[in-house]
Amino acid sequence: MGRSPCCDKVGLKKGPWTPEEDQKLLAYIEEHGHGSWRALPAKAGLQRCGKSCRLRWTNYLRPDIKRGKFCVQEEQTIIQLHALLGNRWSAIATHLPKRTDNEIKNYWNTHLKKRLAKMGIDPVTHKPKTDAILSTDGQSKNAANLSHMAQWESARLEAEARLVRQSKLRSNSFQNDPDQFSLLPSSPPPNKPPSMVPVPQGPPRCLDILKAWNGAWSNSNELAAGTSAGGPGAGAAPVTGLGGESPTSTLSYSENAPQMSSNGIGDNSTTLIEFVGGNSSGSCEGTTGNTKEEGDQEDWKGMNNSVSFTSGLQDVTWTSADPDHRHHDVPSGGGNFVERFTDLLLSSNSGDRSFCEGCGESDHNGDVSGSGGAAAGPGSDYLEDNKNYWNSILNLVNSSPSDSPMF
DNA sequence: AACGTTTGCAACCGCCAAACA
DNA sequence: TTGTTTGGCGGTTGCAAACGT
Repeated sequence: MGRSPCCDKVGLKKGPWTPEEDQKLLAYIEEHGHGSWRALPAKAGLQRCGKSCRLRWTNYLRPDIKRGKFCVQEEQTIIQLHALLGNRWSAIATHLPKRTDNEIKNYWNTHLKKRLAKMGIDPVTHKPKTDAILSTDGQSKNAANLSHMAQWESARLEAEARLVRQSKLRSNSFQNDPDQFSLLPSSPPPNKPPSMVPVPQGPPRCLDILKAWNGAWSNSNELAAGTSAGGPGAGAAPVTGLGGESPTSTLSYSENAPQMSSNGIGDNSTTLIEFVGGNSSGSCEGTTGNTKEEGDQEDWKGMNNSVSFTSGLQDVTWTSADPDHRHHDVPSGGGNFVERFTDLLLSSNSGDRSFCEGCGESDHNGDVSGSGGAAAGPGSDYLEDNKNYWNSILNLVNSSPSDSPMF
């Protein structure tokens, strides 16, 4: 049966909190911890339901909350993480420790989503919405788009693997260091990791992009010898066999590629995602079928990723393999990634930017206004910007340290 | 100045999954 | 094993402030 509403009792107050209520809640939690939220209101003398108290505490009263405008760097992080994780605000919030998921969600909905849309980027998929005007060849367009999706999917899977691993790691560290909870006397027990979407265990997932790829081509082409290519990949859609059928580009995963999200990172191996125009081949092998689990988190530190992208329209290889630049808050990468991304981000927006006291970022607005943004530029600019956009997302993954709260 | 519209944000709602009895 | 409780999450709403006409 379904549960009864938590606020079914009559007489419970709803709506905005008064300063007096805030004071009561704050005083009670500081003294006793929140304990059972359901029981808290009565003990604290509040005519509120426990759920309302919890929300008020976590979203507003908690002492470790940073309020005010988001700085550019925070915006970047949100966008990048959203590209990787979607609307998993709590997971995103773990990467912005002083921001609440609710605040991030609001900021996304009111600011960032619109800004991306302005840039011609679908805020849901983080894919360009204006491909149609850039290519007269629909298949070419699709291939390029799928290439982006492949990068995205790879990065996302990697991030999720890290996410789970880190949550477990944190769980262990919390057990060893319960003082971390001193602010919240009765916070969730140390052995309770942050709530995160679990990454499926067992056979690694096949890249969704490969399924999409299959779907895109299976209508017109008979897939040859593809049914067994997935190996232990749990129903992985085979890609092998597409060879030569794509007019412009292909997915070509080295055997290391699937390991990026599942195995084999630890030996400083280079993970390679390669998109080679002209010939289609690919695999979605699950390799050993082992999802990386706890105990090998150190593996990520030595990860050395190289992403090659080659298509009919683009031919570039970029690498983010500098382990010395894996700072917690500052995504790094080849060249001045932050500036490039920021320029890209801001070029479509003339809105207010804020100085970030926390990270010391000055206003990045510069003189980029009026450029019309990435989507408005000529095709080559558009592609370059789009490439940078995805590059930045990949860099975020690559640059996030293993001790990041996110990864 | 008055009115209508848009924006930003706090709070609520319903669902889900883990914990518990 | 099953049903219930609880906490957490993401989506949505309501309202006040800001803005435009």
